[in-house]
Amino acid sequence: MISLEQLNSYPDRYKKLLLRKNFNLDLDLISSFSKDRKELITKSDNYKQHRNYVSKKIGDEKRKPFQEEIVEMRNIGEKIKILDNSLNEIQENINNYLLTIPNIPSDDVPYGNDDSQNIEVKRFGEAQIYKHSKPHWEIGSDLGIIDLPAAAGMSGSRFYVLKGYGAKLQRSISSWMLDTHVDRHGYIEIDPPYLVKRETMIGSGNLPKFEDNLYHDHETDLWLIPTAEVALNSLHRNEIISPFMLPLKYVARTPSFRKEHTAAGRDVRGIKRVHQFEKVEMFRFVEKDKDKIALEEMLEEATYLCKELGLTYRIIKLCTGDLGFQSAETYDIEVWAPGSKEWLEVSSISTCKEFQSRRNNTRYRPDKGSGTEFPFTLNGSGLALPRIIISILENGLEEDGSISIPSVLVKYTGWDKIPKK
RNA sequence: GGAGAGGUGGCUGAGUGGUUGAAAGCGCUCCCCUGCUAAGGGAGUAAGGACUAAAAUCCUUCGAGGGUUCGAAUCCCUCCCUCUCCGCCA
Repeated sequence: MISLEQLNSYPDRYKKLLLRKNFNLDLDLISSFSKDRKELITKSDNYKQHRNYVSKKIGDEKRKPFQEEIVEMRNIGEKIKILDNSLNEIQENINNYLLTIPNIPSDDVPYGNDDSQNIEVKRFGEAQIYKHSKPHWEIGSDLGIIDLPAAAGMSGSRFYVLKGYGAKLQRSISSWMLDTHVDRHGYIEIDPPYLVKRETMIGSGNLPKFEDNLYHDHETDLWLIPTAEVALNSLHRNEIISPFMLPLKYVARTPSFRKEHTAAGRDVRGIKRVHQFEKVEMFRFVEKDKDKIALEEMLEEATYLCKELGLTYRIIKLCTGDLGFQSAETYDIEVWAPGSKEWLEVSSISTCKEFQSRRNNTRYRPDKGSGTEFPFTLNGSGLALPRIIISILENGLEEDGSISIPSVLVKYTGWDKIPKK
């Protein structure tokens, strides 16, 4: 969320910056809201001051109120109630509008309208296709490790069942990733709830704008997380983090639940785009303006995993028009899948600056005795499991039909090959 | 799901209608004193908001939301959460 104060101080600047993200800021709306809000506050506060004064006087003088005081105070009470009701309404309107405004892009994000203007900043390895390459849905079915028909039977399309070597592979990969983030990168492992409250979804920026993509239980108003980012972001909701505690680095492995309505008909085969998938997510709270280095570090941490797995990958810097709602700057990491013959996004690493902490009312105290600031938050997948599985299967496919498993995983799987059936 | 207890400032913990935004203790900050051993004294120490150049000042907030009252942390209602016991259950 962008602060109303900032918006009022630099309206034209925000208008311009938000246009880059294809958002047309309604400045008239904001200024009229702000004006009404201030007027109501001033009026209401004046009445309250008077009421407090009279009440206190009665108390100080240890007497019963005079009849005319009672009449006057009742009258004022009514006025205050009316003013406060209007104020609440305005406040809610302002807030509702502010919640729909996307984060503004960082200065060094390339300008562009859509994903065609994203920039590939780095490529590692070569995108090759072999004669024996096959898409993962064929491999998975041949080896009996991915059972799509069974998943469709019990849950419908866009679900997957992993069996035997497949299930163990997924479990091994997430364990390895978690261990790496904890041991090599210094993250604290978190195992959060997968169902969260509405406020939590608002805090991360998933609500109110992206309700369409979320699973929701109406009875309890609980929402299934579309990523662990949502939960990790709320770890310090309504809290003032003590001095010298930052940076805080969290990592969690959770399922991610997404309706994928907007992708209807796309990527329906296999396990590339599904309603429920495993993901390891990194999340950091850092001091104000200290997100730059953190972002680069997280990019390194995620690509390290790709490298260790022996995968070909490329790093994409998103242009302004393709940035996510809450993001100020984003790198995507895509791995090559020779059987599907495409690049698969396995990670998206973003700084949200103070956008989320403001929504969540998460603050920190930079120093003992100093005022509060909003920390900057960053999130990044590290990494999304199904697409990593796809890439491992399609890259590891041998001519004889077996799969070679990256050596870093053997400690977890207990085997270095998925044998041909 | 049933019965009971409770939710107060960074923490502990007072406070059942009127100088209580909140005693006291701890912690923390600054100052003073003292050179001898985790000593003493003093001052300060909530977050938001309105106004302001800044300050002063004012408003709000004692789990959340309503209500009663001239006036509520204190009374009433609803909800949420925590703890104990019972029931049920992985």
